[in-house]
Amino acid sequence: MKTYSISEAANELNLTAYALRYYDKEGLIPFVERTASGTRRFKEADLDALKIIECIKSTGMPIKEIKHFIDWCLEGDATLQQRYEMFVERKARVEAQMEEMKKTLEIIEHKCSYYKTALEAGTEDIHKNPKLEFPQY
Amino acid sequence: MKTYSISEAANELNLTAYALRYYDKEGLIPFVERTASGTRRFKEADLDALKIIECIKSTGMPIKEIKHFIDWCLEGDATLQQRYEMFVERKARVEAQMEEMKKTLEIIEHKCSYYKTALEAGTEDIHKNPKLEFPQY
DNA sequence: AATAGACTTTGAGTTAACTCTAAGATTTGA
DNA sequence: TCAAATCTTAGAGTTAACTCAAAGTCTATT
Repeated sequence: MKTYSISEAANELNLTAYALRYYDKEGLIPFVERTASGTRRFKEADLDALKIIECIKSTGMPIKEIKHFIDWCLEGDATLQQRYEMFVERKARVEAQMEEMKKTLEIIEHKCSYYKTALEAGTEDIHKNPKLEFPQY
Repeated sequence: MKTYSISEAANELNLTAYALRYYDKEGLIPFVERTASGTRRFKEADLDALKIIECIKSTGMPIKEIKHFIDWCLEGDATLQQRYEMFVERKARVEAQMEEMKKTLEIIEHKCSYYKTALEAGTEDIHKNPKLEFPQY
């Protein structure tokens, strides 16, 4: 069965070896096994688990909270409810973030056309409302 | 013309007065005027500018880079090109983030149904592949 | 068998973005 | 008018998530 050294694993996951050791220190990857002399050996399943961790992290969950999830996983079926609720909550969070991002995109697009027009005119003045004494950026 | 004290402005923007002072220290809001004795008075236009700053910030741009944009604004029409390019770049960034978020959402949704099924069965074992010796979380 | 390179841990350093404290000045409301 | 609340600055403290350095051990290749 193929395994990966810490820097190979880091490479696969687009992380650094430092970051993986930090995750280990924080208790995110208790499942990663070691050789007799203490070197970490990452299995494919470990990389898959780390991909899930990265996914959860990208939703904005801090590492300390992700650790709770890992602890639940280690506790087994007794924590299925908590884990389910966590993902339901993450889903809501991501959906809200996407809504926010849509609004952000609209504003940014508006600014793109604002500056495109200004650039064509050679001056921002064409957008200036004489009633406003200050540029709106 | 209505103006706002720092804590009123903070309230309007869902920020803290500390954060606004920090923004000021970092040069993000050079346009905010002061009373003769030095108290900041925020105008409506200032709040609008801060909303744009928050919008740019939400795209992941660090405050030091946002300051460059503010500096360009102060320089006037000579920097229209840079500002245009910045927003075009921000647009691409947000679009990429939305794509990433879609993938994240799919994984999270998959986990939701994974745990829903497990919860109904009372055990995670129904998802276990006997070939895998480790849970995939 | 030797040596280069990768691994280990511990603990310190970094960075961003606030957040707060202290001490003092100003503003507001009874 | 006077106390309470709010404002000011300077600078220190906080937190998250790494990131690195040092000193030593292990592994892989000649």
